[in-house]
Amino acid sequence: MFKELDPLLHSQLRLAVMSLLLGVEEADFVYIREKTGATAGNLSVQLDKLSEAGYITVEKSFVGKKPRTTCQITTVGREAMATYVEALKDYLRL
Amino acid sequence: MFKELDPLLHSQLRLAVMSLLLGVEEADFVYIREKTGATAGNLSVQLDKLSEAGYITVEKSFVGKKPRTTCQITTVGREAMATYVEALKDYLRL
DNA sequence: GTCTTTGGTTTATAAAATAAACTATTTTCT
DNA sequence: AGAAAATAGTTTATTTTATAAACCAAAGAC
Repeated sequence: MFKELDPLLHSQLRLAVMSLLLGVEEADFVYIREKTGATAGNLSVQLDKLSEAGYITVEKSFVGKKPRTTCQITTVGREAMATYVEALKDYLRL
Repeated sequence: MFKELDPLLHSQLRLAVMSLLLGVEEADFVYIREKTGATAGNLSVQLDKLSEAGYITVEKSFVGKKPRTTCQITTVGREAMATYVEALKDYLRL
């Protein structure tokens, strides 16, 4: 009746991150933090989780000596989102 | 950009319960447990939370000496669901 | 009569989310 | 120049949550 909701995606902040990344080629840490309103600590943790699951790639570079973290959604991530959205529809009666 | 997702509804089991109750006049504990696949313990806890929030009413009666727990969604619950669904759409790009 | 099933609740544990504290560099202000 | 604050994060600790395990009472099966 009700399908499992991917627990990695069923989280407000991680879902917001994935949603953002779906719409852009890539996004950096600061941009994501601003758009989601998350604290840096929370965001850092959640990005790690998405990255470990292979849903996003996280690249850490330096601009001069300032760190710069850029994220991109992966194909696996896109697929996971699509599956999640389909599953959710049952719950929302859409 | 991203609205808050009611944490009470943003939970797989509670969302399934609310979704079920949206579609029926009322439902009892056993029916909900079967449809959601939840364990009795988990369901008991989550029904209490929904009830304390005023999203559902829970009536405990006896049929002979067998307990019977029936649940109904409230107007507040319906409204909360509607708000939640609207908020989610931003995340899902629906 | 005791063993299992039904219909739950309560309590304990595991997993999450979040916040607070910290590091390193850079910029600003006086 | 030196102190203070801001930037860009990470790590660790705390709080919440979800879930499972243990338990209780009554009824039905053997």
